[in-house]
Amino acid sequence: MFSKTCEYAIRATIYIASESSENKRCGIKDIARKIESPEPFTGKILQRLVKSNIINSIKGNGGGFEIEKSQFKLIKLEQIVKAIDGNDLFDRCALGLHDCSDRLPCPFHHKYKPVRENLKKTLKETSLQELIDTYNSGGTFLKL
Amino acid sequence: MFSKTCEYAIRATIYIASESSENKRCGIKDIARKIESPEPFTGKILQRLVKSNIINSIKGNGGGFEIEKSQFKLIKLEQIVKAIDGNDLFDRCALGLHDCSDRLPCPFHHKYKPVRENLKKTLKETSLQELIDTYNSGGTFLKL
DNA sequence: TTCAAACAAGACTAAAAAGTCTTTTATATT
DNA sequence: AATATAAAAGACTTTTTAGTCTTGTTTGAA
Repeated sequence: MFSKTCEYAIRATIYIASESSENKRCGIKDIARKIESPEPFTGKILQRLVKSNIINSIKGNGGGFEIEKSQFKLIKLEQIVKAIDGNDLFDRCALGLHDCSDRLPCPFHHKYKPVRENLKKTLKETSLQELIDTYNSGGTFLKL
Repeated sequence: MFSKTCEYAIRATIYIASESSENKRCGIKDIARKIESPEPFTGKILQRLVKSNIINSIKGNGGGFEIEKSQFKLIKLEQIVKAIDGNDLFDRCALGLHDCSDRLPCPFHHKYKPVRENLKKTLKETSLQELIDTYNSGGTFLKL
């Protein structure tokens, strides 16, 4: 479904938001440990999230990553997935045809479309706030 | 969603079934041309479909690939996807956690589950027969 | 102002997926 | 039996994704 890079990105974003909800910044080392991801690779992914304006980074002593609390409800899973994996999941034909559409459909198109719409809707409607709520209350987890 | 290998596999299976519905066998060259896939790679994929008992192969002069018409309704998209891509799409956690479950869920679990169930249901219920029906009648296409 | 903490950037390496090539095996036809 | 046709098998190459390493830049605090 998502690439591994995207999986790490989502887990990292949730952890950063969870820390930010307590007004704490977190560093790469801390994040990598908490979400059990390879540290240098996690750094790379965080850079991309910063460039996509999903998280903020503060350099230097006392720095780290954070997300403004006011953004929690506005940031949707959709944004993270698009920032890391691009639009393939949202618009690629299930059978790989370039011009598959309602007008010129592949044999699976009509059956696949509602599934994809369902997925898109879910990604569009799921906010970072919802994700951290269950995490902060200890009902969900981020470790392997 | 599916790997490119799996996309080719599904397209190839549909084409073979479509030919078989007219009692015609088809060879690798023919298949690769009709579904616009790389010929040697297509050969590899067909081998895997044969081993998974989804298609039959007949070696030698006059040989090729075919599917018994009686199988069209019994072969489901699910089988092809599992044969080529394995079970990841069916049971992997969206965030990559190993032990994600209803009891020990990741933060996205409860929202993702219905999406995945919807996908699984669709793959389980879509038969090769349905796929070739629209293709044979010219309403759907297999080319890029 | 120097030092250490922390992220940024880019080159590099490893592993997996995608794709190719060559040789072998099977079989129908002549 | 010889030949041509067609798939099987396995080694090989290329591309993409995943992951590492080194060097540079920023910044707060002693």
